[in-house]
Amino acid sequence: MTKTAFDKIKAGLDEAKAYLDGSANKRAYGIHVPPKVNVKKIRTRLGLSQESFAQTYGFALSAVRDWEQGRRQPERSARILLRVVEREPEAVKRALAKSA
Amino acid sequence: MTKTAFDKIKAGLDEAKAYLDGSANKRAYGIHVPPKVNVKKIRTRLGLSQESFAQTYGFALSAVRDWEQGRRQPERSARILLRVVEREPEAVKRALAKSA
DNA sequence: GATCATACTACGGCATTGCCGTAGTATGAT
DNA sequence: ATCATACTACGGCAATGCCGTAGTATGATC
Repeated sequence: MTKTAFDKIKAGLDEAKAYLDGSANKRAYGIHVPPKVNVKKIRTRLGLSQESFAQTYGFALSAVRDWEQGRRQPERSARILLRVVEREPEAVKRALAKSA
Repeated sequence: MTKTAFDKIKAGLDEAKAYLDGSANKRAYGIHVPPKVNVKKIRTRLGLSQESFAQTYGFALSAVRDWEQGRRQPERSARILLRVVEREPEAVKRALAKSA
């Protein structure tokens, strides 16, 4: 119970802080989630093997395989991430870097 | 057949280009995929409602709900993406922006 | 105090994917 | 010919994705 209370207070503070930072973004349209993604294309453009690609961006190797072989379709979150990897690969690396 | 041939050639060229660009990254360790992610925390820090959060970064609203309610655990790709959203939110927005 | 909108919780439910493992093939190097 | 690397192929279960509906909490407006 105290936990929930703290959580609420904390969330409130965080939210307030965010608003004060001016990062409260209302209109959020114009976003595009690709229904299809050419994983192999993205990977080869980066010059990486399936294994390196998986290792570098955190994917499970098995998933990369399934995607490239057309056995499975990357789901929404994966498609978004793949898009980010394609367009902002360095940002992804930074975000996943262990020590800042 | 011609198609595969072209694909191979193209892949080869892409790969070569990548190498020439110096983006051929061998050692790919030091990457960290968080086993747990506090979605609510990430979202509130950004000052967004569940709906805005979903809309802004491309998530399905239902997924965000399930994650925050502890009903489902975001899977690997989702966890990675959430991490990127947390640390490089602007990069994600850029990557998903429709026109350029 | 009643009403209304917004935001979140809660959950049923099926199809689909995640992810692990194993085995086979292609290719370039030694 | 042998060996290592890289990719294809697939069995298989547990788990999530995602859709929909309904109920609750809260602040605003009158």
